[in-house]
Amino acid sequence: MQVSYIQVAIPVPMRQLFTYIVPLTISDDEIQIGARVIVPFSHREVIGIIISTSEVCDIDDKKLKAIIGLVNDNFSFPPALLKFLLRCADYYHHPVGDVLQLALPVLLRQIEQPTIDLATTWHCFVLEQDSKEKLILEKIVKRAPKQAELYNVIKTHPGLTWAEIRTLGYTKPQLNTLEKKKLIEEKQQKAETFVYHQEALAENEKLTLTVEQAVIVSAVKASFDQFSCHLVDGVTGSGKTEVYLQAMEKTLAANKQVLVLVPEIGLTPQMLSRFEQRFHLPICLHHSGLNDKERLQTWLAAQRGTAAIIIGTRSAVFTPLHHLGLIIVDEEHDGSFKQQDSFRYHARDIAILRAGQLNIPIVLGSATPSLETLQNALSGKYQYHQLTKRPGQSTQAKISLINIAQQQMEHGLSGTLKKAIETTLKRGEQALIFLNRRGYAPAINCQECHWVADCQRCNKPYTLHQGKKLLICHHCSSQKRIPYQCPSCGSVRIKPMGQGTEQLEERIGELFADYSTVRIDRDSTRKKGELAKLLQEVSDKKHQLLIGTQMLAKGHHFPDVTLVAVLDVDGALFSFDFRAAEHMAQLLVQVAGRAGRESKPGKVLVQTNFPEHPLLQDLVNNGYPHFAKYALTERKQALLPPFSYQALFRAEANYPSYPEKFLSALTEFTFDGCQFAGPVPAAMEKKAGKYRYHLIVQAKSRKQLHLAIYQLINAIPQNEWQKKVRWTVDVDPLDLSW
DNA sequence: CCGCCAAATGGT
DNA sequence: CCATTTGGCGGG
Repeated sequence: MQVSYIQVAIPVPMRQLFTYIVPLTISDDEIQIGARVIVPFSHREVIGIIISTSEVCDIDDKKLKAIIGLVNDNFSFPPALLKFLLRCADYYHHPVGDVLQLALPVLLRQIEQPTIDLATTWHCFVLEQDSKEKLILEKIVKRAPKQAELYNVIKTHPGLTWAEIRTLGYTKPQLNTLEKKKLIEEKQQKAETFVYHQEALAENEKLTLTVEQAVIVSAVKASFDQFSCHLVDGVTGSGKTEVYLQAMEKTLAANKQVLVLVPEIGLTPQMLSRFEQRFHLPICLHHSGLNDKERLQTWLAAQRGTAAIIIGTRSAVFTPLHHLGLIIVDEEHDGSFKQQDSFRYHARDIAILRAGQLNIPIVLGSATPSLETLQNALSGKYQYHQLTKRPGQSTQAKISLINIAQQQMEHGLSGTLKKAIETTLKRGEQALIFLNRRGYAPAINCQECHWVADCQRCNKPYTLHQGKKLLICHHCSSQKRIPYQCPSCGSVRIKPMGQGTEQLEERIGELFADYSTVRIDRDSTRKKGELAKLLQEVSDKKHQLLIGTQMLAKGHHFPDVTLVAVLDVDGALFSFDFRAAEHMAQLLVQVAGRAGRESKPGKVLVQTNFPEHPLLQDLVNNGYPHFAKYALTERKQALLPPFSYQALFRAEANYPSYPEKFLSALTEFTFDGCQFAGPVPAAMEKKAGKYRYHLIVQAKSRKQLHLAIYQLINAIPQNEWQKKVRWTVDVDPLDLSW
């Protein structure tokens, strides 16, 4: 029988599919589930995805339109990926069309189809004799060491694309020069499935595993054709990457692909270079640093099976993979895995879901596992592997507290800390000072009448940026000139209140005038390449004092920094966000891992008014694993996640009463095993001119939570305030404060 | 999300 | 009074 109707997901934020008529000119077998189709949709043509087909339809035929055409390029969603994406849309209660749209490369979302040319890759010329190659190489090695280095990279790993070479830190001129010297050539990538071969594994690069490491590797290999989730819990330097690399061997040898997720783009180069040294197989990248064409090429290489390994950030979890055999999520605790707008998925969580659907193993790695993951590991849901020993001699920097309650403070520094910095500098070592507040001062006020310059759109103080001579709202980015006079009483005594990194840099510069200070935050590294430049200067020891925000906590290692100072952690101890302490602990441990080296162990000094706080004490005396278990008992008592499940309904409007009433109406319902908290104004009640309210639904089980969300969303069309507000649901919300 | 239409605003 | 902005609504 002829298929006459198809249900299509349209790229709009709507929770429904649309039915179209298939014209008789198109036969049954041309209609593929997951394929792209061009359809008319309210005054325009869009690309939709075929979700299902049917022979009957209860919608009035006059309302229906016919499809315009199918996109016949074989780049549709493979069935397994489509199934995964539909599950994700369902889990997060997010509109399907929006989810599918997000998983499709930009170039495939457009009506005008891109010319699909394969990526070009770089290879070495095969020279007749080794001697000739040596001769040329010797010449360039002295004058252009970078070129020689690049040549060797291409030689050991033929088939790199420009995107990968760029990520590894080489430039276009370096590549072009090698080509001009006829040492390398550009070739068209082959659209063939990769095949494992004898030279694929660089045996000589392999490190000897400790017993602990070997146990993990064999556990992952043992479950290589069935679902299993492994947590690798090990401090910095305990050799997690080596575990990943060896656990991958069996998968790759079976010609199956490996997907590696990292929290942010900055961590891809080091991952890529490690993987590229070990495996002489095609590796593709997927992150926000690629352009549309490069992303499409990665997508295709993954889908066709050309790529053996995909390394990418959050959204890489959606790449189609021809024959996926293993997923690795590095730094699984990192909040960057959770998308914080529109489709609020958590890449780690859905990676586990994907592994489950495909019946393959997944490995989560972290030195500071999230409490959710840790609980699953402790309860035996995941296989829990701890790496307690470090292969080398290195020791972790020790964290100590400085009680600042009774101390005289000088520009935010206690006397104890000041002395510690002096000693460090005198030894010729570097010190790193963390202050998580950009700008010169977090507010300005009038000394006479105490008026504070507030952003009218957010009702929060403006941050003073002295360098730019501007007041900037850190919540909505609005800017304002610095007033000369108080608009309230006319006084000219307007002064900054509190301290940000910009001011700290100034003060530290005065306090330690004999040493060079550098500030690294979003403001000082706005320009492209500026971060890399400043980091290079630090490693060249041009600066002895580093001042920075959270930005410095991830990825970068500073071997000559032996002192890390954290100026203010107290906010996290009494935060309204129940995860604040967990995040603080993860940050401190992460920071401790950044400093020092084998011969020069580092230390971390933390300033606090509450040195007796049990969580801080536990972290400092007993380390993260103990802290985490203690924090888990607290969560259990309070019935907070992971011992309950949450969803957050957010609503915003131009007036506070609308979102409040809208959410209140939702609380009229009751659901088994669920309770509501709220509605309450968001921690930032007014942001960018909108009033925002929150309603938390908390349930004893996942199943009950999803049933409640489902029914609440179904009831929204009848909600009388529905049209007045913009609302969203966030399943498993991470940040309840905004 | 996008574009339509109708109602509201507002300046002359 | 008409031109322009604003807000609600439908889309197969």
